[in-house]
Amino acid sequence: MTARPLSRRWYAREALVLAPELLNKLLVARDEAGRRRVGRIVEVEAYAGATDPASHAYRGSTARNATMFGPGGHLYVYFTYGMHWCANVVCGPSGTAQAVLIRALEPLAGLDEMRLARGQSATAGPGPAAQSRADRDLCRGPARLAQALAIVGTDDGVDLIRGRIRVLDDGFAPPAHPAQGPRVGISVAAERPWRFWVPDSGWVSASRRRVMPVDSVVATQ
DNA sequence: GGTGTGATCGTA
DNA sequence: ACGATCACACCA
Repeated sequence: MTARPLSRRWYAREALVLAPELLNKLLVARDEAGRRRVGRIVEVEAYAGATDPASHAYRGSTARNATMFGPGGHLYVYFTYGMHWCANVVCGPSGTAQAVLIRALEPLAGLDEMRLARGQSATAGPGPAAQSRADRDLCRGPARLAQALAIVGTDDGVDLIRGRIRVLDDGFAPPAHPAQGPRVGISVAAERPWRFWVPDSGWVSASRRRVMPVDSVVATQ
């Protein structure tokens, strides 16, 4: 089956609906050499916009988050901790500033380019046995996958249907029962179980594969 | 496997 | 002042 982009309408749905639907879709970036770096989305987080204190859009539109307030199907890229870029899929009706943070990919193509972009591990020992970064560490984490796909600030606002970076559907269905748990690294609304991942995926950090107790999930939904 | 800490700078 | 984080050191 050939991989095809998704429609603008597909992206116009609520972040909480779209987030699990993005699981198992492909994230594809074309690099300067015309090579494609491809990963399958295995972990995401939903950010609901004005009603979500953890969202960058919670306090309204600014120069930084302007892309979130535009139409769905575009990439919102932000800079954090003074050194990292992270990538989100903007979704929902235009103006609602909803987004889904891409947290991890299973790398499928362009792994050599990804490794080069990520750099050698500082712990790789010297000599012929010096190992380059493990496949597992290429795209596990939002800043790592952005670096692997060379996603930076100039990619903010890119159209995911036609742009340098695209989300494609290759017919691989989302998991029927996605795993669900709390979002990572936030200090407010931390109880909302709005992180979704492919159950048992080895491409998601083991410590993040713990599911939230069912009653607490139900209670906050 | 887990925890703790420093890096580093744009944003509000 | 504080991040939608990461790499590394150290402990188990």
